[in-house]
Amino acid sequence: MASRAKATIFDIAREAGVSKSTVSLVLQGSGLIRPETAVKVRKAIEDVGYVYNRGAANLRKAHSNVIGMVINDLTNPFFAELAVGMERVFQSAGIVPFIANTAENPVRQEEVLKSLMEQGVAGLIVSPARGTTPGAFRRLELAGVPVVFAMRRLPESRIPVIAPDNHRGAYLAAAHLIAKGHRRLAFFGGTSDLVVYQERLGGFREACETLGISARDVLVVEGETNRRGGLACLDTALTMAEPPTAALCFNDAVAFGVMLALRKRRLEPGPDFAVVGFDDVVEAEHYMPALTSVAVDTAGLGERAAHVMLKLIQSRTTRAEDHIGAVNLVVRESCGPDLRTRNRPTGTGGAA
Amino acid sequence: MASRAKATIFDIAREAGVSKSTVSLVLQGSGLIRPETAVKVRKAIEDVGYVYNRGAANLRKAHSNVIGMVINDLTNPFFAELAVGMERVFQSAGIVPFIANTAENPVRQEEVLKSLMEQGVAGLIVSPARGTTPGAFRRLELAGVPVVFAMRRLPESRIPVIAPDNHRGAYLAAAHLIAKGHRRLAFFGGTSDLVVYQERLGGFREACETLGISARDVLVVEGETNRRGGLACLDTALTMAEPPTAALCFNDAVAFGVMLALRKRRLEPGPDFAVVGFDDVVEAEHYMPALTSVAVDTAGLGERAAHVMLKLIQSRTTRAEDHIGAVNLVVRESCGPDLRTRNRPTGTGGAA
DNA sequence: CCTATTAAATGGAACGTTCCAATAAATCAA
DNA sequence: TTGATTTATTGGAACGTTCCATTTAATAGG
Repeated sequence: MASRAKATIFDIAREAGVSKSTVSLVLQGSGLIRPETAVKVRKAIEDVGYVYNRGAANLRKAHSNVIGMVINDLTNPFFAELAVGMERVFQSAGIVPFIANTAENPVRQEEVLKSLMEQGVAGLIVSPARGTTPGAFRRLELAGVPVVFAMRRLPESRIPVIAPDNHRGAYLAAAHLIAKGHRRLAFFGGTSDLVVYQERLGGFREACETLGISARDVLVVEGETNRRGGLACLDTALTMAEPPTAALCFNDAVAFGVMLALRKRRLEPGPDFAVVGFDDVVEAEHYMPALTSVAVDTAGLGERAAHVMLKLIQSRTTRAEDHIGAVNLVVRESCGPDLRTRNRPTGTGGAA
Repeated sequence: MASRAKATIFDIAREAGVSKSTVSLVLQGSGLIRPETAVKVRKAIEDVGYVYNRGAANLRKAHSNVIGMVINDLTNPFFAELAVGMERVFQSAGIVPFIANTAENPVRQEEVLKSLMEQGVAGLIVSPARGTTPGAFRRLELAGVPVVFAMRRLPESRIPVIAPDNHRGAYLAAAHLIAKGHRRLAFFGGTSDLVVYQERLGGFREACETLGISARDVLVVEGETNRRGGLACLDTALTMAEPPTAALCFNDAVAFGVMLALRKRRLEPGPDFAVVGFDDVVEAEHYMPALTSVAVDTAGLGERAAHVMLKLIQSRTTRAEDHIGAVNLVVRESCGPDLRTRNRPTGTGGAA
């Protein structure tokens, strides 16, 4: 029912016996209108079944209250956690963030970005897809739309970044592995076109050098940043003449894939091959065996990113500082016991 | 650089030496303009760094190309899979769907819906939050916005629904458990205010009755529809005098929680207590033990929902048919061997 | 009671697009 | 050449808001 054509402030005005301007003022909660008038108008708004047309409003106001979140892999629970953190702070600011998925596809990302710009977003929080070209965010900058990178960054961009301390996280993880007695280490998953990859691999390498692992005992296998990538990495690693005995994975998804591949070969993750992940998604704790991983406080980073965005919007400035979040290694079971104290055989083996 | 104020079609017109109307026509890909003119205009568009203002356009056109997807729990990987299916079909229709999370909170859902309406969405695909009041979608209907429910529905609403055959899925699962020799069964998780819950529980109950399980041997424990809920359900179940030996869980997340709780008590999911899930998320296959679950072709349902939405938008009709997706039980390891023949290991084929 | 001040309400122009009706230019039929 | 037809292009009004400059009403000061 309710009139075919949608109601406008004029309809409200007529219904309430005031002018359209008065209605507009009420809509904006202006203190200039007499309380009784406001009540009358608000009643009319209900009666005619009015829905505010933000598009029309933005035409004059020039800045919307829509914030977009562009994510490279919705399937990775990590990003859901990030989103949850962001939503928490946006909600209390009365903003509903819209999420769009690029599925790690730069072309799709281009479309998504374009669509969001046309929609007139006030700001964008982005985890760029792999292979994003440097110019992809030029338009955004030109249009003066505030952008914040979360988790990932682009090589030589001036856009502020919210990310964990990747270098340190990887260092800690590698040091842990080495302390456990491992001497041939691998780094699994990710591709060198990601800055994050460089950082994590860098930390890994530094730990190896500092702690006396020679370069030819470290193996680096690139791959997809998901479970499938992990499977592939382990397979190629085990074809080596002297395969590694432990691996730091680019992220938890890769780690899960590695553990899966081990199981397929009837190897026990931990005792037979140590694996540590990165991100510490909630699943990590619940896997069998529980995954040792670098915790990055995902939701916290989401909140931080949202705050930076809010500030960027309010102060109308383009520049904000990067924020590097603290990390810590959560040791669980996926690295098994120390290699040196390894007298006791483990279930699968057969002996005894 | 590029002029502080954003470029409009007038700027393009001036640059290209044509009228604004011509520019508009080019923008819409009209065949009425001379090719050379089109080229000239397109160049100007590039030169001035133009970004289309969809809000302004919608003011006249009255129908946008934005489709919203409102989801009750972004954290559940199930919904990510659903979203992926939808995106596949929307992408080929040149539409970018926006996802918003309600976190199972009706109040938040209200805000999200309001925001999307104000944005002028062309349609909404919704998995309603638990405890949604019947009137929550009234406004949408009044405004004539096409809505499709995915996975969940509301009690007495006329809105089309895309969902799996919950009754049958639950029946199959319960029958499987009974065939394995279980005599005291439980249904874990979910709450009776969800229609889906009624359907699944209904199928479960029907199987029990039909296959000779007496009503006092079936235990129903309500709970959250996530991992935490599963933990809680198992705990209360095991305090019973004669606890069940198997459970059908409302969904996979609950099932994972149950398996976790079993592990905590040093019980082995499968041999010690059989558990089957619902939805068959990708993780189900990779858990230890791999989870037996009711597969619902999630991505397929997402595609279907998207198609229905597209049709609804194009035909401007309000009414569309429901779609009930086929289900099938994927048997893995989480139900252990048959209770009766419990000595023999489970080699698949056996006789050559 | 008149004027100055404050409080409330209002009309009109603008925002950036689309679409219709109208014009201008090119082509054709006779 | 003229008029009819087709092909390209164009100006103006409209869409639903906001905001500024005014007007009108109410209140206070003398």
